[in-house]
Amino acid sequence: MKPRAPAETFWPVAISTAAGLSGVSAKMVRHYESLGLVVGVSRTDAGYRQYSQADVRSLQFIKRSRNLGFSMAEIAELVSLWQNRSRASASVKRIAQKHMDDLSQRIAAMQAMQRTLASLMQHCHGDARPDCPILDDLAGEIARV
Amino acid sequence: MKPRAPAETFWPVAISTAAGLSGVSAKMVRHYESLGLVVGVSRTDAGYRQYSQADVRSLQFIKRSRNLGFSMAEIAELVSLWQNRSRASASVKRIAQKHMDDLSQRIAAMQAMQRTLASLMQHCHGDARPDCPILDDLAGEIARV
DNA sequence: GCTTGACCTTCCCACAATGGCAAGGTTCAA
DNA sequence: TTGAACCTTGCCATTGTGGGAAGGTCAAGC
Repeated sequence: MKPRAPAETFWPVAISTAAGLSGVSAKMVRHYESLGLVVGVSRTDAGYRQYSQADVRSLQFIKRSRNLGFSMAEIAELVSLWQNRSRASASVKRIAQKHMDDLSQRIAAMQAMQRTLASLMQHCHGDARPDCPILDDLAGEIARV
Repeated sequence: MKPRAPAETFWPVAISTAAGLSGVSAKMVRHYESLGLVVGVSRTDAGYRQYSQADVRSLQFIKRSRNLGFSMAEIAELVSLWQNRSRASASVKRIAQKHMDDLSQRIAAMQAMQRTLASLMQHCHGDARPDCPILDDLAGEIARV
């Protein structure tokens, strides 16, 4: 987030400015457009993309959603709901809840890995000697201590 | 893990049997070989891979390592240490510790997402009405409650 | 012996999200 | 006019896994 917005910004802006204002790389800005997450971006006669304030807000929306870990598919849904004034907030909440559950599951899986790793590491001397309970366990040698 | 080992297994075995015994798909067995994680697998005259018990144990080692979340690069190191009788257990422990730290970091990031999501969801009615604090927040409207 | 089905081989493509690079066009200021 | 800085599209790489095609092999049944 280096390129802070100047005191006054003249609209529309080029892709690098839109990228700077949204915290999304120019590369990703184009990618999101190719995914249909940002539509209707206008072009100059030379084919340069021109971003309106609304476009930049869309990019910021995507950026914040990414920061919360939503997948591109989920963000596509969220953007769609965002732009649909007759949405039901339940639809949004359902997506958020599913993502929460997903995070819980992934966190639990990683914590289980950590527990196993911790108990293995506990018994490993971690010195110059070759014998290592971690390797023994990975090798399936059920040499329980 | 459907294909349990029959009471007696005749060695060497074909790839699908090695896959079944290790819990790795045949596809991945070939992939691991291409990565150099499993070396020296013999072939029949017709070019079919033949897996010895030691080969299958290597695959099981990789599988268990994957289950603990190690990356392929880390597994390559672990396999190398496993097969090096003059290794120092400290080398193994260092890799495990690095992975633990990595997991901690990823878990913390996901938990932070969960916290934010939870606070947003708390204020969302989740009914048929369109107003939704989740979308408001993603849109950058700092409508704090 | 021949067919059939199950297996094996290699090779290419796809995913998600991101970065990098290359070849070429545009803009603007010196 | 030239050069820097920007823009364009397009391709490749990543990580780990799966899918599928095109073709070879093998064993069992007839």
